[in-house]
Formats: sequence, structure tokens, C-alpha cells
Amino acid sequence: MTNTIKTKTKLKEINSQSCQEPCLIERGMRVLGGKWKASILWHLKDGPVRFNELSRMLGGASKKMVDQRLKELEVQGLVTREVISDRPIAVAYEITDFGRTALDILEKLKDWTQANNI
Amino acid sequence: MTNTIKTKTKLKEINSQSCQEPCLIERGMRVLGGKWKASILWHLKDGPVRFNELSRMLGGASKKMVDQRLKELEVQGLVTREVISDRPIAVAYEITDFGRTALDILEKLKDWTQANNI
DNA sequence: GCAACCAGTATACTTTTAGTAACCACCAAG
DNA sequence: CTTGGTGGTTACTAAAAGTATACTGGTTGC
Repeated sequence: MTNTIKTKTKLKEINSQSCQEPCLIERGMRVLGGKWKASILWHLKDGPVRFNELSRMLGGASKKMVDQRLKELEVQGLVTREVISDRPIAVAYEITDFGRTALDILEKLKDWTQANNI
Repeated sequence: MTNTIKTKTKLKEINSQSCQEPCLIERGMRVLGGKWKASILWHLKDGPVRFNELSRMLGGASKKMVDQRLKELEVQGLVTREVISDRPIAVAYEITDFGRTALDILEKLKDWTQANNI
């Protein structure tokens, strides 16, 4: 007998290969899971927002953080940056169609947080 | 006139108080968003798993990390730890009913990652 | 006895991230 | 001319996250 342990609970059959290196959950989290990233996306859902306004919305995130996250999100195609005025310089960030596809995950997350008082 | 900018795109009305300090999205992310946390939860969905087995499943997470995350998840009531045998020491981690409520968020995340080749 | 496995713990170390504060150039109002 | 707003950048520091290695103390198997 190789296993003499009397399990009180039925243990999952041992198959180590149920997930290869960075699994889907982990990979997804590395796109949406960074600090402020999901929040930024969420705050853009009702329309374009300006840089400084966004910083204020997040309340507590430094300009550097907002800037860094926005750049990441832009590279990943979740948001776009557009200059809306030159003279008094004004920039707006907008969520892309692809970015919108992530919103229902966030919606669920929001509901869950709310329902469980987290 | 206070605002002389000619906006090409309709800008969101300026109301800085659309989110107070750590908003729902951010708070939720701080529970599920840590590295490996969501993955661990996901890998427990089919039944209890042992410590070393779980480490192998995550492939790449150190024991310390797995240990740390499991403790956090336990404190937050998402998983339970139970000793299933004393003599050859054996411990199994199991997802709680509360933990299960988070699984459909992760399911959506998984589908999203898969659908977009992330 | 010796090696290997279980479930961790401890220590030391490196890397990454977060956050602060100051600064730029530009513009407008007072 | 000074103050305040826009949209950032740069330099620096502090804290968190992660890695690697070794160790305990018991058990099982050869």
C-alpha cells in the first residue's frame, strides 16, 4: 500500500498538470490586477476623463502611479489617450472596445465586494 | 467663462466624488488580486488539495508564497485548513462556501483571458 | 541506517512596486 | 509678476513582494 492515510475528506486525484506555468487566472490577473488598474478602467466606463481629474477620482494615487498604469493600459489596448486641446493643453483618456469587454468582470467584482462588505 | 476648451469628445461631468478613497473595485482587488491568490482559489474548486500538491499545481510559486497566500485566504474566510492525518502529517486546504461565491468572478476572468489570448 | 517525502519555518537576500516631492513648460486670471 | 491650473518627468526613498536555501521533526520505504 502506498497510501495509508485515512482521509476524512475526499482528496482531489493527484494530477499536477491541471495548470501549466502561468495559468489563465494568473495571466488575466496580471493585466487587470495591478494596483489602481481595474479602478482606472472602471472610472472610464462613463466616458473620457482627463488626467488630473482621474487622479482626483482615484483619491490617493499619485500622478506617477496614474501615469504608469495608464501607459500600461494603453500599451495593452484597454484605453486610448487623445489630446483634445493644444493651447490650454488638455488630454482625455478613453476606454476602448476591448477595455469594455473587461467591464463585466469588474461589475461582478464590484457586486461581490458590495454583497460581502469587503 | 471658466472653461474655454473646445472639446472634440464629450467629457464626463466633473464630479470628483464618484469614488471615495478605496473604491469597491479597489477593495475587491485587494482580496482577490494578490499574486497567486486567485489561482489558489481556482485550484481548490474541485475539492481539497494538499500543501505540496498545491505548490506543484501553481508551478513557480515558492513555498513561502503559497504559505503566505493560504494564510491570508484563511483569515479572510475563503479557505479552510484541516489536518487530515497526524502520523504521516497531512494537511488539506479546502475552499469555503464564501470562497465559492468568488469563483464566478474568476470564471469570467478565465473566459476573458482565454477569449483574448492574454 | 539512509534517503525521500510531508508541512511547514527561518533567514538572508534581491527585485519590484509604491509613494513623495520637486521640477518643467505652457497658459490664464488677478 | 505671482498664483494656480494643465500634463506630465525625474530623482529618490520606503515598503512590499518574491526567491533561494537550509532547517525541524516526524514517517515511510529500502
